[in-house]
Amino acid sequence: MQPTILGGMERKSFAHMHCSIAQCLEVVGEWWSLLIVRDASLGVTHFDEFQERLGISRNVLNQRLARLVDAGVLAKVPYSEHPPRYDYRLTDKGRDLWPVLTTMRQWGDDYAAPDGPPLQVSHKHCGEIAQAQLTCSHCGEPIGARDVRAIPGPGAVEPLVRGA
Amino acid sequence: MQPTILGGMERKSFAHMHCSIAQCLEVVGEWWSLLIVRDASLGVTHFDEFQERLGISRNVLNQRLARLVDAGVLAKVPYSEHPPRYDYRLTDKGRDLWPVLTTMRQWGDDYAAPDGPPLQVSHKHCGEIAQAQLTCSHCGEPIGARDVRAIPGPGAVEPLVRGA
DNA sequence: GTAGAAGGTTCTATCAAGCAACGCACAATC
DNA sequence: GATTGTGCGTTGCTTGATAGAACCTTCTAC
Repeated sequence: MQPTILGGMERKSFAHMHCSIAQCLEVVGEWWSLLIVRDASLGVTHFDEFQERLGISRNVLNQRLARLVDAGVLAKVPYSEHPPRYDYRLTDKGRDLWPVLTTMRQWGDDYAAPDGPPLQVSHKHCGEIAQAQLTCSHCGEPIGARDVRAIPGPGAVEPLVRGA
Repeated sequence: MQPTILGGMERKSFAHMHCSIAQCLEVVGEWWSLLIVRDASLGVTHFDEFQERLGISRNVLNQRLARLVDAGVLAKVPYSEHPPRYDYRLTDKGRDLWPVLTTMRQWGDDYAAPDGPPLQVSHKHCGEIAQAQLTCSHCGEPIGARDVRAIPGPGAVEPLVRGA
C-alpha cells in the first residue's frame, strides 16, 4: 500500500482499519511470521534453526525476526558477546498468540490432516490429550460462530458491523 | 517457493510442511484472505461490498475469492442469472474459522486497541458481552501456552516438536 | 592456518500487489 | 433508443516483496 520510505515502517498495511483482527494481522499476518511464532513456541531460538526448519531465505527471516522483535512478540536476548549471538524468545505478548496458533492448528487438523493431527498437546493439569474449546467467559458454555451477535464496542469508529 | 507453472496452482506454499497451522495458513494466510472471511462472517456477500470495505484492488479480490471458494471456505451461490450474479457465503468450513478470528480479535483488543475493542460479541445464550476463553475439552479448565506440552500426533512425520 | 559454525548482509531475477482503465451484460430512466 | 447506473470482473503497467545464492565477520576447534 504505502512504499517503504522514511525511517518509519510503512508497508503493506491494515493498520488504518479499526479492527483488532487487522491489528493482529498487522503483526503476524505476513508470510512466515506465524510459523516463526509457532516454532518459537516449540522452543526454537536460534536464527539458523528457524531458517533450517522453515526453509525460509535468510534475508526474509531476518526481516521477520526484526519485525516481530519490534512488535514485542519476540525478544532478542544475548547468549554470547564476542561474537554477539542472540536467542529469539517469545515474550508474554508472543505467548499470548497461543490461542491463535491453537485454533488454527485445530482447524487444520479438522480439514487438512487425513492421517490425523501431526501435533497434539497434553494438558499438564489433567494429563490428557486436550482439544482447546472456546467457551463463554460469562456462562462457561461452549461458544461458536452461531452463538454470538456482533456489536460495536467502545473503540468502534466505522460501521464494521454491517447494518448496525 | 514454487513457480506459478502448469495448470495447477503452485504458489508460495506451506503445504509441504506437515503442520496443521501451515495447512490453515495455506488457505487463509494470504494477504486479505482472513479479512474477507471476517467480513463474510459479518454478513458481507457481494463483490463490490468486499471491495469497498476492504479497499482491496479488484483483481486481487477476485483471486482471493476464487481461492477461498476453491478451498471450500466460501461458496458462490447464484442470486441472479442473466446477468449471472453470485453471493459469496461462508460454508461450514469457513464458519469454523470463527475461533481463529475470535482469538485474533481478542489478541488485537488486548494489545492494539487503546480506545477499547472496536467490536464485541454478545452471547445469545446468556445475553452477556462475552470473551471467548479457551478451555480443556477434558477437564474444562482454562488452558494456555504454559499449561500444555506438545507431543507428536498420529499424523506426525518430521520432528516438528523440538527434541522429541 | 584452515575449516566450520552462527548470524547476518548484499545482489539479482522473479513474483505478487496496487492502481487505474476497460469490458460486458443487463435494468432503469429519460 | 440512447444514456446512465450497477455488478463483476479482466487487462496492463508499475512498484514492491520474495527466493536464492553468494559473501562477510567473528569467533572456536583442529
